[in-house]
Amino acid sequence: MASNATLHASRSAERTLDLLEALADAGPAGLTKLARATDIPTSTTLRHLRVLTERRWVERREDDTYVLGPRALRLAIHTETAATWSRLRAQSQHHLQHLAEETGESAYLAVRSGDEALYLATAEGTKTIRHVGWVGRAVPLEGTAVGEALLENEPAGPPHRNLGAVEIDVGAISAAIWLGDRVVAAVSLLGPASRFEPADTHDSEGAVLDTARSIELSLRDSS
Amino acid sequence: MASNATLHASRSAERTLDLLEALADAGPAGLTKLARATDIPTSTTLRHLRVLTERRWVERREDDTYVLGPRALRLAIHTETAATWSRLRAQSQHHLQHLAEETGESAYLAVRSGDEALYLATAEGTKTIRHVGWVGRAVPLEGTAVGEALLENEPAGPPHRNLGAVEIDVGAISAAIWLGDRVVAAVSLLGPASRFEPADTHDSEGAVLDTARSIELSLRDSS
DNA sequence: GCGCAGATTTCATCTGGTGAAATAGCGTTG
DNA sequence: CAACGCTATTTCACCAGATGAAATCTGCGC
Repeated sequence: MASNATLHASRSAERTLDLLEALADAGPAGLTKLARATDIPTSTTLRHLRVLTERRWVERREDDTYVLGPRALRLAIHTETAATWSRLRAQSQHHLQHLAEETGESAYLAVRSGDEALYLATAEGTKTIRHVGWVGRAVPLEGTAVGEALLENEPAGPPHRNLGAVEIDVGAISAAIWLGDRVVAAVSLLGPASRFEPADTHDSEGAVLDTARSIELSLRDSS
Repeated sequence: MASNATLHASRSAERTLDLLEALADAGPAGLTKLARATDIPTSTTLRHLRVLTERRWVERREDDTYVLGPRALRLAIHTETAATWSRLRAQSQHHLQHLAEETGESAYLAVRSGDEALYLATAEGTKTIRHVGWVGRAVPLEGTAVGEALLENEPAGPPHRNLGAVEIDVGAISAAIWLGDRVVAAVSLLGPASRFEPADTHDSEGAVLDTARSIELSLRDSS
């Protein structure tokens, strides 16, 4: 965003997209925060947010923060991947729920999208300090636990672990979901790094693997 | 879209949104078709689509048609889980699933948003001819089955029905979900009008009511 | 009261979006 | 194979419309 060599094809349009992306990646935020995040003057930011609000792409809450609105929901149709993804999400939801309840940490489902891992669904953990809000967010494949899981080329390996790869203080345990001879998705357990020290996570690792196996079975049955 | 008296706050930005909306509502399309649909000159349309493509909000296929791309889906997915309604959605999802399986028709959850009813979540029916794609869509409260359900002021009434109110050929059965003394949402069963004649839908009406009751219980327990 | 941190309005400036027209490519028809 | 129709693409002179610095307003804490 900062310095772009690419010639501007359409400034206001790009900035509008910047704002939507900022909201999707960083969650709800107020005017100035958004302005800073996107590097757009506040007055201009306000004008754009007004348009987005009017069209219901974002909503303005009581406390003057902006959230993505109903119109953004409609983007989830008319794509081949959309259908596949929603099937995946539906099938895995309650396995994630189970994993979250068992471990207390937030459980995610991720798929590969280009050269990134994209978090598709979640069941939030039960502890008061827990991981939230990464659904719809993409992280690199290299150097992350999810990434390693998605890039696996042998089934039945151990789970993948990582501490502080994407964001300092975030720990992860991840396992691949195989269907036929390909990895179709990955389960990922996320929480504060302090609770993900190797010594403490033996049970969780088993639970993550079990969840991956269960989802594999669900998928196999339904296709 | 055609003639709008509302003062333009940002032409190119709005047109970019127009294009995304057109793609979301009408599915993949080529340059000229999109240009016509949005009432934008083709050269301008092309320029905008280039920006969107570069940013992976849309993708250009082999045959020169454009589809919504991964970035757009990410936004939708994020919105689905992060929005204000996430608890409601999570709680109702599997009741909707059940209703869809029992009746074969698509089951929706809707909430009131201003003076409209907004479809939030769905479980698709099992028949080949079924209702799809209304998640994120808003319909008027007046004269629709969902609308009547959301405007109810006495619990425990019969379900609401309608044929062809929003779109010709779409039939609906809808029941309110009460929490405390307020209607918080509504279940809506949608399908082809031909399958929604009063004579044939006795069972479905019961199923819709039951689903509404079940969701009420889930919500009550978890709050 | 004062100061601070946001949100909002204003408006002179000029950039960056606009779109008609011309060009190129492609399949089809006589 | 020339002529036609349809779609994608490029160009460029023009000026509507976006821009953002500065001023103002609003609410909150002290």
